[in-house]
Amino acid sequence: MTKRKDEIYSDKEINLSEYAKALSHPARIAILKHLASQDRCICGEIVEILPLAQSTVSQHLKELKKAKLITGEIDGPRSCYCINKEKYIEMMELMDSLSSLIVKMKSDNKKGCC
Amino acid sequence: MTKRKDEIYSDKEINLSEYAKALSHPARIAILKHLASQDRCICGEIVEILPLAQSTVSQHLKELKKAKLITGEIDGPRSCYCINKEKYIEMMELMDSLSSLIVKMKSDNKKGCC
DNA sequence: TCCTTTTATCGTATGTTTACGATAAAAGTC
DNA sequence: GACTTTTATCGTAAACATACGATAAAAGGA
Repeated sequence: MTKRKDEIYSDKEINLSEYAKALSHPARIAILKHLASQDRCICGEIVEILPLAQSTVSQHLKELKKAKLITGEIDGPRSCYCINKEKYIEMMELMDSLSSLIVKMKSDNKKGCC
Repeated sequence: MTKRKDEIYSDKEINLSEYAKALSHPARIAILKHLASQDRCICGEIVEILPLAQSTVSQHLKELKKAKLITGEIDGPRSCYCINKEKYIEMMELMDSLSSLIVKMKSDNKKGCC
């Protein structure tokens, strides 16, 4: 790459793309769903519900943490994770602002456009 | 990978992850925004607004088309693209259904959880 | 102190993504 | 038919993602 992304794209575009990347693997969506149903849970619990190695699950958790969609805290020998609701809401606002541009469009492109 | 994704994850999880992957690059978000503002446009127009090679833009358009978020039609020597509103709405419904699980959560995780 | 449990990180293999330039293909114009 | 315009595809290099097993590290219990 010859230019940095932040020279090319707006902050909003970059932020939304980073949130989207966090959701771009079904394992990470499954993790979010589980966390939503449990409020919080430890890594081992997620390892049990997914047919993935513990190291792989840990890697996915790291990705979600990097995107700030979850928080993680050490709790004795365990690690306790939960959803960062605020960031999740921020992501949805970015999604919705792109969405509103699209939903507002006049055209009714049922089959193609041109 | 030892198991196929569709043996592990639900259809909804896979669909949402595929839509999210399509949004996981800022260039593709910029393309969607441009298409939303123009209703339709040809590939060359997008090449002009992004500092990327024509072949790279074409590749991003292909990704968006693969995710069905845009449609493309040949129009003489040109290619005309526009947003597939229906699929976009489907994506937002999947986002919202994950979202509603999270927003409904009782806990107020301002700083961590455990 | 040693053992167990739990999780993160390392090393690594394999596959995917992203970028580019070069080229091919499709269609209109001269 | 030759030339131009426009776009897709090919080839390729570099970077990133995803999976695993092995290992390290942190903390509690015997």
